[in-house]
Amino acid sequence: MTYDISEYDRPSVAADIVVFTARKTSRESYRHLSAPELSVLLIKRKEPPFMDMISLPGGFCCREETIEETAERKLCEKTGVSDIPLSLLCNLSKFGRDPRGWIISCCYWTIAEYSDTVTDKNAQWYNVKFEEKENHYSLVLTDNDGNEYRSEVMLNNKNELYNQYEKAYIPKTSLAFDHAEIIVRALLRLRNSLDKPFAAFRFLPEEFTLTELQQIYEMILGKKLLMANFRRKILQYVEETDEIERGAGHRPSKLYRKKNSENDF
Amino acid sequence: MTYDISEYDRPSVAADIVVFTARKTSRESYRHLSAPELSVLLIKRKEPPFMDMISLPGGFCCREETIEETAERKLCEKTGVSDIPLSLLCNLSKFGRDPRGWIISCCYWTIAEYSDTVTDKNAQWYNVKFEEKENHYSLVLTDNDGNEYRSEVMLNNKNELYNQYEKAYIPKTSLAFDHAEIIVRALLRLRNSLDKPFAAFRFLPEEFTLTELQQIYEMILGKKLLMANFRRKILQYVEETDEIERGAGHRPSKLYRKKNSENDF
DNA sequence: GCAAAAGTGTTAACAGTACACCCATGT
DNA sequence: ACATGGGTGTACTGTTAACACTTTTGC
Repeated sequence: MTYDISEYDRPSVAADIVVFTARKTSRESYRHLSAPELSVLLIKRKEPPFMDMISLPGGFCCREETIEETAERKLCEKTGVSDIPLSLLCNLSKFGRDPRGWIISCCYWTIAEYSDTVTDKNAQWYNVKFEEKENHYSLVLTDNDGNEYRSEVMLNNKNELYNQYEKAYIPKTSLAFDHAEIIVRALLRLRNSLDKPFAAFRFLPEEFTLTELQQIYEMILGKKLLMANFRRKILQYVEETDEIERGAGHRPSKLYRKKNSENDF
Repeated sequence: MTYDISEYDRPSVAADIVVFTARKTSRESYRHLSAPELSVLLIKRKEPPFMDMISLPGGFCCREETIEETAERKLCEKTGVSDIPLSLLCNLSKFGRDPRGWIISCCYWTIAEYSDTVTDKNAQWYNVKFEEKENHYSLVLTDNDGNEYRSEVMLNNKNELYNQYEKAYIPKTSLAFDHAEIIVRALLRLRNSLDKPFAAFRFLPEEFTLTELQQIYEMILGKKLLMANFRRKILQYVEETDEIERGAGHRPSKLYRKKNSENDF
């Protein structure tokens, strides 16, 4: 009964990464604040399968690296971003999910502070609109030219996510493979991570105003929060700096930084 | 740049499963309740590598199944237990973790109601003693004959778990491969899952007393809870039945069942 | 001055903690 | 009767939610 690894068929193993960031919209006037918009990093595919469709960044694993290291390296190649912690999201392994053959995807998610330094010319940040409908999730991605990519992802009776059109090699979503499903899973995970503010911090620079932090929460939860209550709740996790943010047509605000704690993420 | 899956080296992919259960200890007297003990399902290996050591149940993936299906099937083969939801725990993929070659492990964890029907003669429930020390975790497993298997698992500075002896093919823990590390990760996950009682329910039959449920909490958290407070907190998740449990030398207790809710796990 | 956002204070409802007390049972 | 666990009440404390109010700025 000894397992001889050469005897059996083996899958290719890929790592796919969902990277979120927050991009500021332009200000309405000198008075108004700009709201951040949730964005996700996607690649326009330039090779088959799913040529010219958008997909998550990722790549195939090799024995010199762990899966996480492959994911980190691929992410760095596309965006120049490194040294950010990845969290495991799910493994997708249904045969047929990739027309090239038996390919398992290990999916990770993370948050990066926004910067324009996307180093791959086919990579780009897409704005995310996400809504929970009666019996499915609706996902709308918008590129920098305003093109919209819509996907619907449904829940089955086991409360697992599946792609409505999973039997087809070419999905009716606007994303390659089962990547719409992966993004929806990541969005749900992101929402659930907000009971502690450690994920929210990662959208922002070292120093930030409490309003900026609150806007991150509002962006992810899709609803307004009351300032007074938000401040009280969050104060235990942050500390004041000596800095002040000026320049808007209203009272300037103190800058805060996250308090050191043993267990950030 | 098209990926030809035959061109690259591919790993073997295995699924390993951490199954927890609660076994009742014998009663001290007719008056006393019996406390449950946390146990985990392990297999005595009868083939190399790590012959005669204990290891998690698991098996290799094939293209006819998803990884989760492989895990469910293997679990059913060893224990007869089926239809229990598995949760993804981690992927371990460091080259060298398995002396047979490049083998990735996708690790899942779950909870089963206790029964003696372990169908594989080398499979057995092991009692778990788990302690957080200064800079590592200490794990002691005890088999039905009272033999103890001790392992120490450490934390590195990135707050990830790693095996103290990871460079050696034959670990100095009493478990095969990196399975001590996997069990520790599952124990931590189990502890963190208790803010809602859905995991705790799965240790118990359909109908249970609130004291039994509280004992599950105490078993996992490793500390006593106050009955009055526990009852108040848990009441929102359970409903009374008409049944009563009798037979002990004290006031009989009502049986409860979990309340139906949309999102159990 | 004014609009916008920064920031504080107050209240009531609610949840969590600790502890005291009574109830029902098998031997 | 009595030890043991089942079960309730209560007083205290901390957290959350809603809303009213004051402060500070750029134009």
